[in-house]
Amino acid sequence: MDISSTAMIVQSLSRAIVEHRLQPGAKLAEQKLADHFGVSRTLVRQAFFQLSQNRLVRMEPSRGAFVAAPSVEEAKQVFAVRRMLEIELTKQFTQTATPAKIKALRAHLAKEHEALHDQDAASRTELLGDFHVRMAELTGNDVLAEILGDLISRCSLIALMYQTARDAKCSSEEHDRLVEAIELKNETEAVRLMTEHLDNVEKSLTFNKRQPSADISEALR
Amino acid sequence: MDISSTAMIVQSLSRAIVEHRLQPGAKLAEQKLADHFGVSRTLVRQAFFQLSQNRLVRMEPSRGAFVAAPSVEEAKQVFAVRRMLEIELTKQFTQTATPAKIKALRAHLAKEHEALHDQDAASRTELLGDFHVRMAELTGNDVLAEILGDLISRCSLIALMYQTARDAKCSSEEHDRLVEAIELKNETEAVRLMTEHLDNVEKSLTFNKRQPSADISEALR
DNA sequence: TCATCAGAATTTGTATACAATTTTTTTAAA
DNA sequence: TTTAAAAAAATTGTATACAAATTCTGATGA
Repeated sequence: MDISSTAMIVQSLSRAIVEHRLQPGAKLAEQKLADHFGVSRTLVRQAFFQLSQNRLVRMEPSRGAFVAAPSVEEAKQVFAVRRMLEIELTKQFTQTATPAKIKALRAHLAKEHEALHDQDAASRTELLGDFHVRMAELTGNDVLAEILGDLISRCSLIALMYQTARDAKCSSEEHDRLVEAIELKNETEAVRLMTEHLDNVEKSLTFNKRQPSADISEALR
Repeated sequence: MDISSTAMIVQSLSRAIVEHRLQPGAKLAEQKLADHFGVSRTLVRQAFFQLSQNRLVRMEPSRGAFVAAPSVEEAKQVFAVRRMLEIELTKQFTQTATPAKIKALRAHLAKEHEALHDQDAASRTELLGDFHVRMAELTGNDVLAEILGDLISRCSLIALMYQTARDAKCSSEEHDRLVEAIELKNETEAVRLMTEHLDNVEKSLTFNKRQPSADISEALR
């Protein structure tokens, strides 16, 4: 996999932002990041322009780039869009689910269960989000999967801190129940579960902040 | 409105692509564009990175940037996502429509009708897309409006040529009928009309290609 | 103590320089 | 003529240079 320098920086910053190693609102100084990645500011800047399009980074003219700090209002809107997409996605997935697709989803669930044991909160959060993207991919709509992935990143940014281990356990169990309903082709129940799940995810956000690292280099590892 | 150089280039290229003055798949040479805009390649490059995130431009390593050329499959997926969002949008708009909001939509329709008379195909197409974005804005969900705007741009790129004047007339009339159903709070009918409208828009694409200008400077005016 | 301003230091925005890669042209052979 | 290889030209990817703007610092005066 030949990944360009800029793409590598985009990915690294995305993860750091989504995993809250970089605080919402934090200044992203070009030279510091360039030094950290061992490249020139040119590439860091290009990454900023890409990330600003995802709304993970906000650029202020002459003042530089900052980790986005979405308002509560924006968060609600992001969730409203997720609901529109995912309720319909749940319906379609339930209607078109084959044993192979369900098996693929279950394989994902197994990974989730495993991640609940280790204490790596970052990979936990990532897997929980990936479940939703995976569903979209399995319906065969990559455009939907991509848009959903962006929205989920924004949701993670919105959460002020990693989900707690307990939240993660709940989320994962909700995924389990959803897949069961899908397997039984119970569309009504599947939609109900997905709606409830999104409600719970939304509720679990906006709470419990912890102090992220102030030092950028440390945050990026 | 203080718009940065890069943002200006992004906007200019977006319009040229969406309005088909630049052919899908066309090479976007950095120096040529830099000369055209009277800036250095640096800014053009930054614009490319932003546009590649919108899927309006595709970048190939070491080979440069090209106007995106979405496959039929991708086109279908974009429309599938639009349906998911817009059917729900129609429901919500119908339920929450106030006289003021309906008036705002009607004001937009008036602009559409006017544009049908002049022969400026570009502004016609733009207005027809804006109707959908306007609906989203009026429900108060800017995130939705923004995502929908991107999807509609991609749809326009997908169309091989401007809509014909007749297609535009049909679209506009469909908008008219939709607003009438909304005004009567007839949600079922509104959803039916929106679904049908999107079907028609999708069908009207992929037809009648005409030859866009080969010269980039001319295409950008 | 606090506010304000001038100057220094830092940081951003843009252009330019240069190496690496790709594309085109030329040349040579079958 | 067509194909292949080599050389030349053009283009991309990255770093650096420099002007313009912002932020920081410390002195001055209320």
